[in-house]
Amino acid sequence: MLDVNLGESAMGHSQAEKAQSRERILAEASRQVRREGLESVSVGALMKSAGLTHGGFYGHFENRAALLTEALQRALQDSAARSRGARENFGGLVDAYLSPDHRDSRESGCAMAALASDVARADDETRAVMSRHVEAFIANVAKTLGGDEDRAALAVSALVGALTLSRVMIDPARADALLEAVRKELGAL
Amino acid sequence: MLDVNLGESAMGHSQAEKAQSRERILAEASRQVRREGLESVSVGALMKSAGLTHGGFYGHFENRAALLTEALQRALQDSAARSRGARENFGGLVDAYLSPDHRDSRESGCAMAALASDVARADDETRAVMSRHVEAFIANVAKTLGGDEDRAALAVSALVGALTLSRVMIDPARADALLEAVRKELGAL
DNA sequence: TGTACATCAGTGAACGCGCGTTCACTGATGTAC
DNA sequence: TGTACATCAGTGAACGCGCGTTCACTGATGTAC
Repeated sequence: MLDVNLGESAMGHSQAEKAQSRERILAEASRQVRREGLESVSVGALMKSAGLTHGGFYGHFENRAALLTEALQRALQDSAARSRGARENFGGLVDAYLSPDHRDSRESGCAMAALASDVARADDETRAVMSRHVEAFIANVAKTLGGDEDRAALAVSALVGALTLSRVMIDPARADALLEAVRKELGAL
Repeated sequence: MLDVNLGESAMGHSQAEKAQSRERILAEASRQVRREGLESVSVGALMKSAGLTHGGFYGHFENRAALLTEALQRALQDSAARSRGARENFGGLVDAYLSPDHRDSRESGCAMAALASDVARADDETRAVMSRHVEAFIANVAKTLGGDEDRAALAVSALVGALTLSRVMIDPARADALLEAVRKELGAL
């Protein structure tokens, strides 16, 4: 729930404010899909948390499905930006990706780990969006591994798998141990 | 949609038939959660595909949430049984798990890969159910790797991650290539 | 610069729909005698 | 073994609810003169 203060007037009417509204809706949706899944987003609740009412939604997006595609795209871009700093350094990427901190911040973390199972059963357009990011992630990791694409495929699979499984595990010590084990093994590659 | 032929009488009334009905509901739910996700199951559609009407559901399960917990449990058991044959042989497990055939049969395949993202954001009871299976899977793989638990954690993470990402990828050739790369890398461990 | 007006961002009531759940009922099962 | 009856598996109408979407409306914005 954002508490947006627009001052005297309760409603924004300018074109600049419309762009800001769209941005708020999309940013909130990008976080929500990672926190609770693609299907968890309801138009009414989303607009409310963007400080608007449900009816205005259709001035920004054609329908709910179109919003979800854009939100997934945004979520993937956000999380790709987060790991961009670690591009040169495989060990650093592994340590950051498999940190307890990343595991515990789903809504701002890697959208591939948060949504891979969901997208695996989604429509072709949605799968295509994430496909591009999977390939880009593998290609980037390959660069830090002397161009070894196969090794990069293993590393990315293990990163995504370990983060997701660590989020499943209910015993915090075992969840941490899984991350640490995979960090150690990947670091030794 | 099952087309169950009960012969002359359209409805089963015996205790044995009730047990069979419950079994059909659960088996169908176990497949459906893997095919379309935990949240995809609706009581009405599930009962219809079990050859019954929606009202009878509550004679078998307390409510929808209880059914989902049992369905997840069943799905995990089913898929664990499938990989039981490969327990002694790490290479064989890797080849079977990362086969295009396994990727293309979500509804009868590994429930961890099909539902990890979903369960990561589910309630504690649901996470606890899958947690046990994650730990058991790692322990079983460790046995085939001379007791190396860390290496087993890497292998299981990579298996689950690679299968899920392969299901995301929309280009069949690249999806196959991902599986093959990870098969090769894990086989060399 | 000031005024008159068209535009359009956002509101909120209303819609049809599918959902989970309840319940009075039907009729076969299975048991007591 | 046969009969009378309690049990209970399954049916289907009904419920309240939240959903996505539509639309007539409000009032600030921004532009033509």
